[in-house]
Amino acid sequence: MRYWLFKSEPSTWSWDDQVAKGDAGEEWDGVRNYQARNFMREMKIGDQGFFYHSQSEKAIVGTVEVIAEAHPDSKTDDARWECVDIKALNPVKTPVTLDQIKADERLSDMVLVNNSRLSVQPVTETEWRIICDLAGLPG
DNA sequence: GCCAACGTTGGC
DNA sequence: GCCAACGTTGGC
Repeated sequence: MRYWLFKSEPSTWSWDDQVAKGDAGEEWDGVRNYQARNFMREMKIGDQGFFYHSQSEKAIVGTVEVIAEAHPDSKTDDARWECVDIKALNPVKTPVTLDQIKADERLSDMVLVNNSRLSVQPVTETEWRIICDLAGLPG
């Protein structure tokens, strides 16, 4: 199993929106970037990810699980763009902020730190465990 | 609200 | 196939 990070502007699609979809989950649509799309193509059902709020909040606020592998993005006719479906798994006890992540040298190689614009990113197992710990999650 | 960074587009 | 122009993202 692999780990990922999904970034969203809370004003567009927030953690609460994701939670409201329950176990049915929702397409992670709207990705128009090849790198991000390619990562989604690598995802398998059961992979887990962090849900990150960009913009005003800049913090990891929950975890999600991949429930459908890459398929065409229903929001566009452009066959290039695909997406996976994800469902909310656990809310964090404590949001893990970008500042915290930047301040932790164990996390200095995270894509979030080094390529902040990439909206879908891989997370290593080590990073996953560290952040789960910071977030108060069993991980 | 600004601006830097970056990715995509389109003209050549 | 290159590269300038442009648009978007996201941190500050």
